[in-house]
Amino acid sequence: MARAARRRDGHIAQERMLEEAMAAIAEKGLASLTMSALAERLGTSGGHILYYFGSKDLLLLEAVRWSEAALTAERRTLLARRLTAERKLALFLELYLPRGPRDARWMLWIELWARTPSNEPLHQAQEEMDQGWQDDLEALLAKGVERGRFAPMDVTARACELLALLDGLSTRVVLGQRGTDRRQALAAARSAAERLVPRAGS
Amino acid sequence: MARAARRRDGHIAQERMLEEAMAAIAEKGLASLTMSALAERLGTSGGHILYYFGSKDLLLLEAVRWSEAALTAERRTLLARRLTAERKLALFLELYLPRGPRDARWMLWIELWARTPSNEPLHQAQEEMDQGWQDDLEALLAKGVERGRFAPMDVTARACELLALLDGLSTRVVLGQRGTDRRQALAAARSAAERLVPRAGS
Amino acid sequence: MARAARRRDGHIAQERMLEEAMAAIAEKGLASLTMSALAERLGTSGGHILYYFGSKDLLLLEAVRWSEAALTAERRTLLARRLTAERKLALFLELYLPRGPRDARWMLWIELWARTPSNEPLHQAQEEMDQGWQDDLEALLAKGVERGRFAPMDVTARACELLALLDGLSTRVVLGQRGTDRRQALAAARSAAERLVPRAGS
Amino acid sequence: MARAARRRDGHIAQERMLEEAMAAIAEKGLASLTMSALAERLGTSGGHILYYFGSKDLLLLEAVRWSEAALTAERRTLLARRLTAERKLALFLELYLPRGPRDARWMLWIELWARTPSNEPLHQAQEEMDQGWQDDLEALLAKGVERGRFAPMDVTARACELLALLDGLSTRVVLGQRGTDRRQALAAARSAAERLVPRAGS
DNA sequence: TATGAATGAGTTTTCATTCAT
DNA sequence: AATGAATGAAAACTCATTCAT
Repeated sequence: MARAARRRDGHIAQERMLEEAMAAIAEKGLASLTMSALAERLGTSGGHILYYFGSKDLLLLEAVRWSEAALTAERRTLLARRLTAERKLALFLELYLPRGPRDARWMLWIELWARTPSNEPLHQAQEEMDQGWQDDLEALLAKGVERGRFAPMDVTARACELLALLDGLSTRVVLGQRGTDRRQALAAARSAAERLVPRAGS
Repeated sequence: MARAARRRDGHIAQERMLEEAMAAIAEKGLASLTMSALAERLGTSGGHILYYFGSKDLLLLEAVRWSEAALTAERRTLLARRLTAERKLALFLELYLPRGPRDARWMLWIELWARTPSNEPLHQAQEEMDQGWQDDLEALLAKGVERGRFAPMDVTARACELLALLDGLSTRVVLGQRGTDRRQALAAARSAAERLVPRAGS
Repeated sequence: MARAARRRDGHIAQERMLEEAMAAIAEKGLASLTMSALAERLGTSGGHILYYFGSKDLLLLEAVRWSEAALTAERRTLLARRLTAERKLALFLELYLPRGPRDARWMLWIELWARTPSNEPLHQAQEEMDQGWQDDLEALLAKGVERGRFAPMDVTARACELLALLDGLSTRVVLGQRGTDRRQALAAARSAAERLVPRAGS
Repeated sequence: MARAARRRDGHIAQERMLEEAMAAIAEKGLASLTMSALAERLGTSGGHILYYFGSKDLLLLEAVRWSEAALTAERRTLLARRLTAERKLALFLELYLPRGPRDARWMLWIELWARTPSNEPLHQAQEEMDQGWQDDLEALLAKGVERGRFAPMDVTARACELLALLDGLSTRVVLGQRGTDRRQALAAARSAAERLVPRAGS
């Protein structure tokens, strides 16, 4: 029991670390996320974080996975809901786009893009997560076609285009470019989605 | 005269530095671009580079501007050519997308995205350059509409969508994601462009 | 009773720890002997080892003593045997020299030499053990003289010289220098011993 | 000129570093020779030492070579002198043995023995230096035989035995064992040398 | 202009040790 | 008796930047 409790504490601690790491990255960027700065935020020691994660790289990798895990669950829930394909697609867009400027998940992603070419495990993780979004979007579109909501299409190509568009819009929102905020990005995404994925019979 | 010559040499040297910096970033990433490594590539001393650029941040900023300048010129030339709007748009897409994986210009951009939030001058520069592409694409589209090649549209919105899409595709190509290469990205860009920017009368 | 049993277990455990510590040092050197690495080898926790030994230094000290204890016993046995002095001396040489390259006992000694100047307890222990060898060798030689096997000599000086020679040869064997192996070292030791400790009447 | 001067300064600095490193090792042992401690002794920064030597390991290696270089020169000089072989051998012993307890060169050697098994460049260096002493001692003995000063012998074997003996005695002197000081060690070395390397006709 | 020696703050990482359970 | 989470003080090493020449 005591053991389990401690273990659980450990897990809680681990999650708190990831959470705080994400917050710190969102606030100041990955470059200035030092182990000791993070330790201070957590009221613990740098050694302790390494004790859990082994290295900074591994901590990063865990943070990415953890940050994506919650969203993956939401995405799965969304796909399972009884909604029209159009509605699902709209919700998908909302789910994908950042909540606002400096959205922690997206800040992390952007930092990661820069590290991906020289960090194979990271690259791997990224591919997997990307594939998850791609697969689910394809499934969503395919079902829409099947149900006669969308006109027949090359779902793989359309999904790829849509996701690329969403990535581009997300970057803008997160980096606060040209005042593109979430609302505008969402509008752009919807408008583009309607053109890229036309409804059946339109 | 000797002084002027040296000045000119200086300029040449400065450009060589930027060129070499870009190449180094493309090869190994910004993280491993150290002043002394760059100095060695150039056969000079770290102190000398700083002598010209003042700081690493400023060197970076110059590299970005320099990398973009050539392309801006090409873009202007393209816009001035006597071509149909459709053709121009197609060439615009080709110009925007990376030449291939690890394209130096794009590697730099991606590294920069991560630094933009904490580096105001960089942010500024980025906005300006983005605006350049946006303005020119809007002009291209507007002319196409005016000439009756494209159906009437909200050019600002369409340009924004197209550029976001291109950014997303570029990221994929540069980072070698899911085996998206330039050819595939170009195809995707064209296909999406046709949907986002329909021809007149279609 | 249960307590006593556990005590005994404790002792057994303690010995296993020392044994494993020696093995680890022989394999990878003292520098890479970390408490947790040792703990893992033993299937226990780092805290537990410290619980027994108090500190790493003390563990080391115990390891040295333990490693020497067995040999001391063998040495005593050897001295007590009914053999000619020449034979005893030959066996003494065999006992002293390392079994082969990376001989655990000798690896430990060599590592310790480097720590001896800054670690008084260690220094003390070393002196005692050295004295043990010196005393017994002196006794062996004295008896040989007494029995008329060896020519009269300054036993202290000869013992000192012999032990110094053996130390030097041992170092070579353990560190694998110039391909000096146990067999060669033994031959050298014997040849030198015959010169340093001439037989009576020769 | 300025350049040469600076270079020369650099060299001086480098040598001062090695000298100070040796002194520090002699005083407190290699274990407590930290880069920053050494930097403080030198009134410079840790970064600067690394700037010269690249890494702590390399600094160590340089220190060893530097420490041995002076002695090698002395040894060569000795061999070239017009002296009887007996006299040369006596001087050889004096040269080899440590000047006193905590003799810097020997402290370094002893520390190195412990690091040699896991540090190939160090091992290499050690073998070379050992070979130097062995070769020269063999030459010395061979010449003594040739000149009829020493009785015929297996010079390689005798040299090896003598050097092993000297190593063992040196360890004792440096570590201050059983109060063996340089004088006593020298006496022991001489006495053993006479037995191991008998004069011709004796 | 150009150099490169010198700096030193800052980084990750390691590890013996403590202590609540 | 035993655990292992937590600590935190080092450690080696990096690198942009400065500055005398």
